[in-house]
Amino acid sequence: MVKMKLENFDLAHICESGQCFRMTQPEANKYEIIATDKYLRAEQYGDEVTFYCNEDEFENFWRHYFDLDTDYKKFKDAVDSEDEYLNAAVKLGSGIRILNQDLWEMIVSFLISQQNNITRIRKCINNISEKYGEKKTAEDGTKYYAFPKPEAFLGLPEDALMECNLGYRSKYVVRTAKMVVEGDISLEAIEKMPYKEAKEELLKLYGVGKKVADCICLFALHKLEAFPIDTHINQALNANYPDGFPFELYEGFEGVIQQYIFFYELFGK
DNA sequence: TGCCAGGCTGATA
DNA sequence: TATCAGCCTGGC
Repeated sequence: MVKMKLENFDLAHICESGQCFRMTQPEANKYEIIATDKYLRAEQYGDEVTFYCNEDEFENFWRHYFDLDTDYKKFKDAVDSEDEYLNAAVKLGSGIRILNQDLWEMIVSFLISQQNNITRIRKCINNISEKYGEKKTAEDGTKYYAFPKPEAFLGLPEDALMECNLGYRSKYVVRTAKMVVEGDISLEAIEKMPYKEAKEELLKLYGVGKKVADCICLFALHKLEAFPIDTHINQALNANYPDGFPFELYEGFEGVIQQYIFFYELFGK
């Protein structure tokens, strides 16, 4: 068990921010997170956070996963004091972090996310994990399913994942898995690329467009300069920044600002 | 019942 | 290069 005080860290906000579809809040202040093949329980009361894992696992995996070594105060302080909308967004979404998630898991998750809602995205991901992921048992005895590896989808008919309620997105996942396994695209290489190069490479994947590529860059590759523009963000920018959003003020961490805006659009009204 | 949800592909001009 | 229909499906 690892217990610590954390500033600018809020598991509830991270859970609701929609960047991680396998994080749930079964009851107040308690959370469960599955990332690739790992399982974690956590609790948060104010700034007191408890991670139910050993010190080694925390230091070697979860510290990085939750992006605990990044100073988010610096990002919040940089917000233009005269920008009322953005200040309100940052205030509401305080404690959001950009997680360091697995590249393959994010590719599939955001392929599934298109024209979809968060509740259904979670269900789809649970369905494919239960059907194609490895069954695991956590130290506390909890049974869970690891996120399926690309090899698990190899050889499937393109509509096979319709059974898991993916709908027309089934072929995107099956074909992308094939590209990855057969080496048409290298995830290891993408992990080493700068933002623009990585995005360009991701756009080669079937079903990955600009928005999905930016989400993958932000939530898996931690390219904080990626600024995914979806319908919510588009509406927010049009409504609040008719003369254009001042990207130049937030160079290098546009994606963090995007998350505050996204969260505010979903929960601030 | 009909519409829409964190877009993308492929056809068409 | 830009525009646009069509796409699975659950929830409201």
